[in-house]
Amino acid sequence: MNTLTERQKLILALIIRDYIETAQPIGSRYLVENYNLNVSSATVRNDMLALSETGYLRQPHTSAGRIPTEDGYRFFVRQLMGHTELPSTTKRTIVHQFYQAGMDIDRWMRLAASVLAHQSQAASLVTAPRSERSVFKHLELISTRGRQVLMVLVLSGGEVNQQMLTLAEPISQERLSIVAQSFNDLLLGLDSESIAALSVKFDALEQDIITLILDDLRHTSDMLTGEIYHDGLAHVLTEPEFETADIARNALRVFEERQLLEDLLTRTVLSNDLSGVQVLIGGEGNWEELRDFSIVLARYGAPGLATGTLGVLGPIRMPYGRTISTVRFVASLLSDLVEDILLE
Amino acid sequence: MNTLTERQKLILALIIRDYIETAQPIGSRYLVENYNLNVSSATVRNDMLALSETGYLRQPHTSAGRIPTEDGYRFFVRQLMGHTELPSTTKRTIVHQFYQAGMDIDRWMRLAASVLAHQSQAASLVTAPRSERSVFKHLELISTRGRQVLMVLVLSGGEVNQQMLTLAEPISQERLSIVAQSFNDLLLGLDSESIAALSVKFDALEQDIITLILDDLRHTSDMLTGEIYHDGLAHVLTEPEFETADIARNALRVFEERQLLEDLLTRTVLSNDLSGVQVLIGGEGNWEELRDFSIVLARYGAPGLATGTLGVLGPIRMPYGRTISTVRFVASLLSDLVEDILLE
DNA sequence: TTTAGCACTCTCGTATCGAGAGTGCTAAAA
DNA sequence: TTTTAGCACTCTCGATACGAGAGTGCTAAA
Repeated sequence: MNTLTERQKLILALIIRDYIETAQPIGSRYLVENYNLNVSSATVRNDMLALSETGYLRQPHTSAGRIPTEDGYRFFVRQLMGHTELPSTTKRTIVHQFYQAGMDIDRWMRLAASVLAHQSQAASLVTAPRSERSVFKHLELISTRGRQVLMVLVLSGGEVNQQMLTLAEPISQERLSIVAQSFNDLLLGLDSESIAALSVKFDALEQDIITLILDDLRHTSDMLTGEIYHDGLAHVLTEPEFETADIARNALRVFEERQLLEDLLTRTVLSNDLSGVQVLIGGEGNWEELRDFSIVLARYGAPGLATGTLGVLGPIRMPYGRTISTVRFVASLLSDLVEDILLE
Repeated sequence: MNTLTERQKLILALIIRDYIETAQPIGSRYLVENYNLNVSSATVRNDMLALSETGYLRQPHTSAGRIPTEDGYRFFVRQLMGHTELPSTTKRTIVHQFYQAGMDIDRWMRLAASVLAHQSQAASLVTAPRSERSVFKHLELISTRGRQVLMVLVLSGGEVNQQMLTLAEPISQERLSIVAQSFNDLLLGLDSESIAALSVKFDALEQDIITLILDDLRHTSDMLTGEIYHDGLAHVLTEPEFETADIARNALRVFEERQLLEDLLTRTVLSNDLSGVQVLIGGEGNWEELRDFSIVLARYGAPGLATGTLGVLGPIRMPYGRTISTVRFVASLLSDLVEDILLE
């Protein structure tokens, strides 16, 4: 009953594609004149009516053309769109840029954000790769000044955390090094649970350090830490749907609400590990703040070792084909780079 | 000849203050009705004419009220405004927030950005403190995987840089530690020049490491590295002068052009070390990109040891009094915190 | 099932108009 | 010399009206 004829699917696809480009409601006459549908506008109108009844199209007002609903976009992305690839010249350009950036992760992240923003003409988000399951690798204690000690903790995957620590009384660098060395021997390769389960007697200092280590190990595994790179915020303002200052402001707020971003980047992406690109249209009921936006997300990295997330945020009327293929390509490129750096 | 009477200064100040609040051109009648100037509107009109001739006021069109010119704002900020302080309850609240944030520099930075943005209702910028003159403190070499080695370099002031290093052939952690230790003995307390001047023979590995260390030392002293924290971008869109999408887009672009920000944060602030707050109105001829914005900047930290920069970007029609006092206060607060952490 | 034809609806750009606000100037008053 | 009252003039802004244009839904015929 609710199933669409082939022609209806075609019309839906055409309307969505055109609407994405023009941001104008699409009318029946326009369609028959621009594509050889071999039917009259009246027939198209009938199909459009049907598509409105299934909830894929709507009219901004009586006697305007049709525009897609959120459901329409979802149906389009999942069933109609098909697979698109970035042009291979574009791919080569991107690869070249990363090649030129050397081995600097910070620059990779910025470049990824820039490429995503530029290719999709929307705002982009990238987080650096971090270990999936953090394991102790190396500890350094370095006295900086007075009773302040800098604790540098290296986790598996080359992640480095640093923290300041104030001692009850000054301790020489020499003694600190000995303490660090004993921890290095004791804890190498252990994760937070194993460390917590250790039944060794510690003195006060050692106990403090252990607590910090545990904190770090746990934090890094379930929280997003470090900079969230972004680029292309300005693109957001060029879209006509963001002319209303209110909506545009919401978009910016999303980018500065760390909590929300963390939720988004961790929660969504965990559901669907490395298999592909996720598309979130209009918040999908779960994120009120994203009601007016669509997000295309992917995870990248070396599964089990270190992964990061990247994505693009734009209007619901987003060029999904291009955006998805860009996100997919950059994610796979970064995955290769990260694997290279990890596996030598 | 070009000097203003007291009444003209008063009128200029009143117009600027009111215009900052209302964003509406101010007329002569409005002024006499709202402030007891004890003169008629015609007199005020004469003074306004004089102020227009000196270039401090202008009319958006014939027969509208007056609005300040950029020069008007500059004169106001430098000569008319006087010193303002944040209310002491506000100060206490801010201090309390920092107190609750613990000793975490990352959180300080975010909090500073948030406080600045919130208090001034504009967009804020903060960079973490970094050493003025970098001195070698400690080196660690940690083998991660295969021929990849993580090099952790600690500089004076507790700054930590990390870098990946690919060896020609695998080397055991044990031997790496020995190499690191010898560097630690040799280089402690030296800056880049002293290290470059060393006349010790190094093998290939050691030479590579020295080069990286020098790079790091030099980079950290003349470049801005690391995250630039920001907050309150959304505020930018609430100002009526940013209704034009074009101008608002420029504002966002400023925040994503790292190069520009670095220029701004380093160049401007070096001219005037820690003495006070700098106000840049409408780009002051030097920054085309900032034509439509004003920036209030200050440097904070422990002079000679480690300093950072913070500031606020908003429309030229900015509440300078409040913004300047906020920037000044947060800068001095952060300075105290940084000194505490450095000097124990 | 498709099509032609037609009446109907709604938006959008343009033109017009009057109210309101503010100025600049002149001539008188202080 | 400075201040003031008065007045003509200019410009913006909101409201209103109106017609062109686009697109629809429906009916009846192919």
